[in-house]
Amino acid sequence: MSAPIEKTPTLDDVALMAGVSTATVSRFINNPEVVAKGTAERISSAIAATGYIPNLLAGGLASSKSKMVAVLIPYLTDSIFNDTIQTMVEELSAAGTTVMLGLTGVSEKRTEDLIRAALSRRVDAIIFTGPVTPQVDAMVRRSPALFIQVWDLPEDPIGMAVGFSHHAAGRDIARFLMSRGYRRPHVVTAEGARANMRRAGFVEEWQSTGHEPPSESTVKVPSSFGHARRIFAEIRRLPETPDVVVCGSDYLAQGVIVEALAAGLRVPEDIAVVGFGNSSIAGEMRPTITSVEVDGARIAREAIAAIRKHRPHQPPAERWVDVGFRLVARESA
Amino acid sequence: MSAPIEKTPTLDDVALMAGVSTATVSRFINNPEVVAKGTAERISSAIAATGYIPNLLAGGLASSKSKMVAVLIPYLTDSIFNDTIQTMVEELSAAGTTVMLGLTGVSEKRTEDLIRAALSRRVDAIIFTGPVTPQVDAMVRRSPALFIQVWDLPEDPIGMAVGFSHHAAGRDIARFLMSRGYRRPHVVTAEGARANMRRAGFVEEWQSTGHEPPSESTVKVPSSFGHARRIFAEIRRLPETPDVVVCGSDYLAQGVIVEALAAGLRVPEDIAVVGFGNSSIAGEMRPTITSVEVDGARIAREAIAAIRKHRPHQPPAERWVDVGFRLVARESA
DNA sequence: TCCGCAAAAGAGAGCGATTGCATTGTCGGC
DNA sequence: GCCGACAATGCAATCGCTCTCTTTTGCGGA
Repeated sequence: MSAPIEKTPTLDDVALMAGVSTATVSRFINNPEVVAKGTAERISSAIAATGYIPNLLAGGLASSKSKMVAVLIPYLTDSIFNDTIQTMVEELSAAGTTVMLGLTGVSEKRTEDLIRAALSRRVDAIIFTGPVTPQVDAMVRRSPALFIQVWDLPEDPIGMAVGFSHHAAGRDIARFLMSRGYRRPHVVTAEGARANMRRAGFVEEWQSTGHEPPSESTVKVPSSFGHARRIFAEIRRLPETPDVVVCGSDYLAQGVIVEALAAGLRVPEDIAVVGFGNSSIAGEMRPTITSVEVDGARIAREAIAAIRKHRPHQPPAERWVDVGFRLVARESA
Repeated sequence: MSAPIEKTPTLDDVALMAGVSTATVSRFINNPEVVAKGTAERISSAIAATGYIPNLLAGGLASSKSKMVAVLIPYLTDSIFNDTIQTMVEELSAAGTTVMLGLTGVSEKRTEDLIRAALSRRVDAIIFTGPVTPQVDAMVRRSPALFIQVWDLPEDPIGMAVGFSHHAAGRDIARFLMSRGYRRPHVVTAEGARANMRRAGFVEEWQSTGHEPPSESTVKVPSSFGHARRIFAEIRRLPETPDVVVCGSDYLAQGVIVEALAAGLRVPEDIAVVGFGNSSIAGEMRPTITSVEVDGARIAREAIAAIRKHRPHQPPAERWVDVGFRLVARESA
């Protein structure tokens, strides 16, 4: 004699027990103030008694809003998007919106599959970081969901963009290093459009002032701690040792510092290091890491605000939100 | 004259265009081999022509399986669960299952809200790390979803557990340090049940062999790099400086090493350090970090395998999967 | 030529909510 | 005492699919 499988209670069960119609229960759940006080209490105790949990699949189908947003990033570990994701998930969950997480890696196929999956779930918005393929473009344009590209400001965003100019960031790093008198930078660039824009900004500015072009290395994304050994080895093999290393993330910068110190060099005296992202470690490392602060949490909040305002199939109120960036000079450069 | 809002195509549209019934299209999508070759082709081009994207809200409602699993962890940054999440998201997405991410922090309320949200979406499974409150217990038991507690092996899991014995891990660390001749360990413990079990395992073993109890510090979760300064300062203030610091994560261990080196100490000669989790940085730090390897990816895969086998409302085939752990001796201790 | 069977396709009843519209109840003003 | 206004609630169609049960089709064997 096994216990009978008790089916999960539905709106009907609650309505029956409270002696009202399902419509009223539905109203109570979505808009409590429109039902009379006494009714509200009966419903609310019926919900407690039955242990009712609304079925958002059904609700979403009927109302054609899913209260769900997709967040698509390349990686989770050593990712400069971490603050953005953390804030995003926290604030959305608090507001009753579910976050669907997708990791695109660097694969276009995976990206497309994830977008399709998101659209299948009829998400209210898609937060995206990465290159937009024509297929993605096509799928996204016909959907009512708001498409938000973050951490970048493309010229012609599909929906809206919340980010900053990577080109300008690269340029400002170059200016900063010049102002500090550095002469031979080494630039480490990860694959990917954003990293390349920073690189371009840096190199253009650097050369425009008559300097020799910097030496360069590349790494696979993400720019993580683990790449530091190889990068540092490459640097040491250079005919002329650079006096500053420009990294694509604070994690990589941290790694380079560790390697330099282990090799007996002083940072920044013998070799300086610049990071990117102003991750929590930047201010805690010894030496503390000079970095470019990007307000990842604000990116998240701006995106969320836009989602709140958004009406299906409508273009967003503003197409670009520039959150800027700020160079934080610390000990490492 | 604004363009008319084209409503997104439905199964009916596809069926009409392909000249078949919606049932057949549905079959084609979920089980392509049961429809005749020619029909399949007509349907498939109708799908392409209309740009049809299935509505999983409707599908899930009808079939009462959502193809969605919830993953609930405390934090994203410096988290020892990162490998588990990464693997989980990658493999599930590849199999067409969506991952809903929730960050519980250390708040019971948030945890409960997230569980409720997950159940609202009728997820097929919930991957959970953290303490189970009575409320959570009650909600989860009545639901058809599989509840999987990971990174731990509770005595009486609600659904199933995939993890290892933290008590044994603490014990083994103690044995290892004794075998290496260390005499005065300092233990840094984070809040939380798992960290405390490791601590207990360590302290019991340590004292059972006649040693003095170790000195201790505590940190807020997560055990991150940023806590290192304070911890190291505390250590230096101790009447007797410890000869080894036992940390709750590799990130914290890394931080302690950085602090020690900055203070002019040698690691491990003057002070040794042990981490936990064998994160990617452990093998890359200078010195490399002695740590406890836990196969986070395997935890993910075991959990996924269980989800595949699971039938709603049925108890899981096995209640515990012990993935074990392995102490990896490196340079730092 | 006809029958039996398996394979393929269709019909239609749900799944559990939301929501526009209709109905009922209450109350104040005249 | 009646009417209009408004608040509270109910009715029932609808959302887009799945899936069981039937019906149709195609084909080989007698």
